[in-house]
Parts: sequence; structure tokens; C-alpha cells
Amino acid sequence: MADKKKPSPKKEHYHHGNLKESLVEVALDMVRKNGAASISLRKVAKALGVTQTAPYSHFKDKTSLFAAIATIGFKLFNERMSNEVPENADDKETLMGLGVGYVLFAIDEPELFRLMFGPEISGYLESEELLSTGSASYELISSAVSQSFDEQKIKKDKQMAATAAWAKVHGFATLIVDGKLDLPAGEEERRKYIREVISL
Amino acid sequence: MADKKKPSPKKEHYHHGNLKESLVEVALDMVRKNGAASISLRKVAKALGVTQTAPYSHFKDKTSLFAAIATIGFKLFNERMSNEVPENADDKETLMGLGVGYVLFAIDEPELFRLMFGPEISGYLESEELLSTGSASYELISSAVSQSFDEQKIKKDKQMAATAAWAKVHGFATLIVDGKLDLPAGEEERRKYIREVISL
DNA sequence: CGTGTAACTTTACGCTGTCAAGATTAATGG
DNA sequence: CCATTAATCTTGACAGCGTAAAGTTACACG
Repeated sequence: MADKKKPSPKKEHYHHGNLKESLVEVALDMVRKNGAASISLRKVAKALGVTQTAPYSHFKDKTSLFAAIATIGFKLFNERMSNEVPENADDKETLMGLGVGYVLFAIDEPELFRLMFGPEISGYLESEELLSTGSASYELISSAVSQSFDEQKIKKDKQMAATAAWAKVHGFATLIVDGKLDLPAGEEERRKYIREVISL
Repeated sequence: MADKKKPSPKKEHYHHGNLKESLVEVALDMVRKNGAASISLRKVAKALGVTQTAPYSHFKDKTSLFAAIATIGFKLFNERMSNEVPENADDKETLMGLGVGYVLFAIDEPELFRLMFGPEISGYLESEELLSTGSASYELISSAVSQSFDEQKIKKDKQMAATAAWAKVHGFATLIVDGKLDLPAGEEERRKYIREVISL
């Protein structure tokens, strides 16, 4: 991630140059640091030295900006889950890896996680990218469950099994993010703890 | 001087009488119908025929009102869970009943559920009643898990088992409330579906 | 070089939470 | 029973918010 061209420090140019990307960048930062509720379009605009209505040239409304951020969130989320799956993992290990990645992401990016599953963008259907990255997350888990159950020759309804697996992991992550659960300190202890809870 | 101060036709009393309760009542109604985000103190006040700042005689701020509503929510929640446990249930049946009640409450009161576990009151520590009714919910589940595991002579860490049980049910409820899952139509079908997912 | 258009500014509106100060009434105690 | 106090409610105000409408600037392209 090399830094691309940098806009001149002063407001020499009437046009910002890459305002859209910068808006997402700054807003993502604010979400991470203080949560989505702390964001106002005006503050984001001011942080970039543009006027309060400038963002409306690039985003229909505040929700659209949130959607763009959540889309990034889901990409990172899916990467994190995939990365947690070891090479040549069998179906069961795959499922566990995804679950651990799910929870670890929530721990590392609590505010982003909240936004992704929160009310700000719930019911927002206007971004195809958001919808596809979001459902990709579910597909990851769902297909892993499905394959895992094939392997184990379990005959339970697959969709229901996927729902149960998703629910457990999602609830776990949610409770952590909401501060309802205490976590072990170290990275490895956490990983172990998560694995144990998930496999119960 | 004759009619210096004329009370508006509707307005009989300067004092409302039981404004505090009425505020909670009306606000609870609004939460149920349109969600917590749709509420403004001003609208609640106007709905009761008082001025916009009248609520501040009874609630420190908007969050305090939300806390009062969430407290009611947790009471209903705990009742619902308890009612779902059949008489003379053994420990396992008790646990299942609580879980079913948990999810059914979320289905019946989605907006209230969201408020209870949402960011509006997260980190609000100024209402002892909210804290106690809230943790009572966890105690219900936690102690049921604990006893259930005694009965089954399972030696796994009880607290972790309680966490896993809580996570599964909570995640399930959350996903339903957020419209991420489709439910069967009838009351009994739902109960059955919930039981099956929970027991996976 | 002229012009269309995208990016940005200016201005403005209505809504919000909440503070400060004043008015009115209920409650209290002498 | 009356005077004082305390609780309750009103008036007025402020800053911040999302966002609509219309004007300005500058770049891209013929």
C-alpha cells in the first residue's frame, strides 16, 4: 500500500481530487476509533477541508457512506476468516477456522463489526457490492457446514445446521463486542478459548 | 389583565400528574412500532401535550428514558423465558425452555430486543434496576446450564458452557431480529424450528 | 477555443438534544 | 390557614445535524 499522489496541502484546488476515497478513509478511521454513532457527515467533510455538502457529490446520503465502509468491513472480514483456515484443512478444520476468524475479527474491529451488522445499514439494498460481500460471509460458513456434514455423513437438515453454526459464532462475537464477556489476555489463549467455546 | 394567562382549551392542569409514567408508556409504544432510532424526546413530549423540555424534569437525558424502557423490556424478557419452562421440568428441559423463550421474545418484540442489547444503553451504568434486570437474564441461563451439566455429569467448564449456550441463543435471536433468517409461519412450527436449531 | 458537466460552495430549512431562567402549582411545616 | 419551599412545567435559546436547492469553478472534450 504505497501512498499515491498526495493532494497539495493548501486548498489550492477547487477540486479535491479524490474526495470520495478520502471520505471513506477518514470515516472508516472515525468508525474504528469512536464508533459509527460518533460520525457526522459535516465532521468528515471538515476533516478534509471541504464544505459540509461536498460529500453529497459522491454519496447519496449518510447511509451510503456507511454502506461503503461496511463493504470494506466485509471484505476484511472475509479475508480474516479465510486466513484462519489452515492449508489442506479438512472440512471440519475449515469450519472451525472460519469460526475463529469470525470472532477474532469482531475482537479486533469491534466498531466496524457493529456497523456491519448494525441498524445503520440494515435494510440498505442500494449497494450491490455490500450485498454480495455480505452474503459471501454467510456462504463461507454455510458451505463449510454443508461439506462438513457430508463428510461426517450426518443427515440433519443442512440449512438448519448452518443456521445453528452461524448463530453460535455470531452470538459469541456479538456478546464480546458488546462487552458482555471477558476474554483471556494473550493472543494464543484467546484463540484456544474461542475454539473451546465454539466446539461446545 | 382580564385574561392575562389563558390556559389552552385542552390544558386543564399545569401539572400533568403522572408525566414520568406516561413518557415511558408513549416512548415504549414508539419503540415497539418504529424502533428506538425513530424516537425524539420532543415527539414524545408533544404526544403528551407538554413542552419539549418537560421530560427533563423526570429524566436526565434521552439515554435515561431508553434505560427505563429497556428495564421494562428485561422484565418482560425474563418473564417470557420463565413462562416457557414447563412445570416440573428437569434441568435439560429448563434450559431448552429458556432458550425458546429467549428467541420467541426476540421475535415478538424485535425493536425492544434491539434496544435492550443495542448501543443506545450500552455502557449506561446509572440505573441499578436496568443492571439487575439485565443480569438476571444471564443468571437464568447461566444457572440452568450449570445445573444441567451437573445432572449430566459433564465435567466441562461450566462458565464456558454457559457462554456457549448464551451465544447460540443470542446469536439466533439477533439474526432473526435483523431479518437475516426466515422463519416458519405458524406458532407451533416456529417453536419446533427453534428447538431444533438450539439443540444442534 | 467554447461549452457541457462533474465537483465543489453558499445558503437555508427543519429537526434534534439540552441548558438556563422563569412561571406555576403541590406539598410541607409552622 | 398561610407562607415558604420544592417539584413540575414553560419559554427561549444555542449549536449540531442531515440534506435540498441553486450558484460557482475547473477540467475534459469536441
